[in-house]
Amino acid sequence: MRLSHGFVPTLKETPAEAQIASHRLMLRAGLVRQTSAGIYAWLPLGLRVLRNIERIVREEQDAVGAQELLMPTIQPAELWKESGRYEDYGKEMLRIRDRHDREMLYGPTNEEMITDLLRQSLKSYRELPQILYHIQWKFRDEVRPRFGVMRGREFLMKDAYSVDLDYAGAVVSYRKMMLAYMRTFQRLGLKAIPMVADTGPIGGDLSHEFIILAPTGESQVYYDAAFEEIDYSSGAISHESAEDLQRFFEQMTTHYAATDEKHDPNAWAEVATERRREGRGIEVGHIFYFGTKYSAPMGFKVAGPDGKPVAPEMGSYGVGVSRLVGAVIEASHDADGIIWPDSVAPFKAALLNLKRGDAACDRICEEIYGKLGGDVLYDDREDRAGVKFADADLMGHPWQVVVGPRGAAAGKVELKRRATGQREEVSIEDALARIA
RNA sequence: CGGGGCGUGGCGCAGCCUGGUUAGCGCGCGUGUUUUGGGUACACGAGGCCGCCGGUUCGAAUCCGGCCGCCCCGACCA
Repeated sequence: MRLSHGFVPTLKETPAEAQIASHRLMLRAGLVRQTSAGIYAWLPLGLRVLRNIERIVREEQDAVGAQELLMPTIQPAELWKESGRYEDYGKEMLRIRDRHDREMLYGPTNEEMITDLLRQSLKSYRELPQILYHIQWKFRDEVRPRFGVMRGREFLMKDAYSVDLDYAGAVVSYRKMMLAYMRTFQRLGLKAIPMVADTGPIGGDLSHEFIILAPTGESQVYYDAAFEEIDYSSGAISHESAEDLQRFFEQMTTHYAATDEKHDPNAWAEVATERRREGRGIEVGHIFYFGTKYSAPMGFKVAGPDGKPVAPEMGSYGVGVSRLVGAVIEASHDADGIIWPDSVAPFKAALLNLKRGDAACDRICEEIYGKLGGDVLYDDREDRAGVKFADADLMGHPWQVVVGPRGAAAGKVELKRRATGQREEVSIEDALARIA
């Protein structure tokens, strides 16, 4: 993208409404614009980041055998009346009537809908297990949206639903999702820790919140440093091996980890002092097993091995995709702007032409731009060098290729790594090789 | 949902208390000169029915009433 004709409205000053770093930076770097309280338009740069995160989430879901589908945002109220949640959900649910005065709603989640879809077609235990997911916009009419995209009313969420014949199967599905989540967050450059969450009336121990560490997180968290040594990368654990999954799950759940509301000082005291870690955390995912909470009331049954109908055991698994954009920034920024991890950056590099009109600068920039094309944001604006440096730092591309008349004459460019601030003078070929 | 605050060019703000004729400042934007590796300097210029509706008054950004929007603290949430 050529910045001179790109729609990337950066701001020098911070809009008054933005309180936290990620919100400020998303507005300043031209990623999003608010259109109503808690509702945002994703501008080109922000959308690229959102798509990158979505892609990683999708790849890791697929990797453990989940299947993608896409359910609508608008749902009929009847389904929610069947589960009893139409009344329970309260004002957070955005209720709508169509022209025929039919009661509809903008989905805040999809348990009812997926259950309806599944009950229509799944008739035998032999078709189980199933894990289905979709990445779709949700709406929850929060009383008080805040923190920009981190706590909006409209948000993009990946929600998956597992269906198993029995509890043992549900446990396996649950562990697969936990594995997919850890890999997802790792690829996003985040340190995520699963922390035990409330199971409410369901009971048991199959509910975890995934908390990522960021100085501006909303809750205080405590965990054992042993988490940092667990290897759950692809290859280390097979999602098809129940034994691997069990070993992984035990590793993830035996060490101490809790948010402040579930913090147990006695258990904490048993963690070796040098392994105790504390910090602030942001919830970016939640997985839980809910048994037959929806299958039973909604009449979702399959024939069991003995031919008798059984309500399947289910679970649901959410990742706040749009929230993650903010969360990544919270976890990775400095006074000058965003520092994108390579995996989610809108562009791999910014190409700064410090002197437009200088034959050598123009030629080198065009050559690099021609080779990197869509992966680079070419700052070809007629601005001063300082403006370009500041905007590049603000937008946070992992690399900056600085082409100035000084080096250009000798065929050299300067390569700067945003995360470390390190710069070095290299040849065009080296710069291209390093970035690609 | 309780408590507080704010709506004035694209952004950040002043003016309002103590109504008065061309509504101001910084940034940004346009043109020209200048500068040329970390938001350059100067000049000229464009851009606002002062959130909306109603009221008081000779006169309302300013006073009064209602409405809408947005933000902050708390309770609640992926």
